[in-house]
Amino acid sequence: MAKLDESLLSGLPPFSLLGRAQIREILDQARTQRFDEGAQVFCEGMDATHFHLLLDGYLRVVRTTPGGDQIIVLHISPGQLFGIAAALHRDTYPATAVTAAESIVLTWPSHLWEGFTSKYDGFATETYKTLGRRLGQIQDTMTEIATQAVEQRVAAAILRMVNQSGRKTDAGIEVGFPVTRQNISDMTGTTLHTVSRTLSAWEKDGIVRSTRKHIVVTAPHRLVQLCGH
DNA sequence: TCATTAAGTATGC
DNA sequence: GCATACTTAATGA
Repeated sequence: MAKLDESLLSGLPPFSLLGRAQIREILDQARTQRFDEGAQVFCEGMDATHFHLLLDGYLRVVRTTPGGDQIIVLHISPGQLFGIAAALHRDTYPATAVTAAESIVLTWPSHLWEGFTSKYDGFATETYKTLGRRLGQIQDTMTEIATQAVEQRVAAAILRMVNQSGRKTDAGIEVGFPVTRQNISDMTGTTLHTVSRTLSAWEKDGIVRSTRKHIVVTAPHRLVQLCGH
């Protein structure tokens, strides 16, 4: 594989304070991997041998309940570190990471983590910020599931995806990776049938337009109204 | 209000 | 043409 350019990392928060030489150093210790849509980068319970950064694509972080159904905990966007709770404390991964779209991932052995946090300025603090944001987001979702009606939860989930990955189209703003009704039900604690009915109703109301695995939000303000924030 | 069952259509490799 | 994605109606907790 060809050498990666320093510019790939230079803009990203964990590395923003670093010079070219340091970024070169970090890149030279990384392995690059491409994953097809739907592939697992690591699996819940596996030995946490590596930590990762998503260069391109999108990931779902998934936990499987004892009952066997899966819930989508959060999504990872390009430029974000993941599989890092492992590098901090745990010896196994607490969740499974599945690619939502074809993805490029940088990977480092976990034993480098200590050195990264002590050696590279800003790396540790930015990582804590990321973890804090994710924890906050998970808590928001938990609160929604406990207190909000299904329609509001689905609205919030779609808004979250759009905020994280939205791309403009002529019709509106589109979720930047493939999503199924089933995926949305796994984020909101409902069934794919209810999600399907909800989206159909919104489509009639002109709030969204959707085709298989693609959702375009045509009236974002109305979705915001629906979830009541 | 929503899950479940069931029975269908649409879509894309 | 088959698996997967999606839709809709009916029923009942």
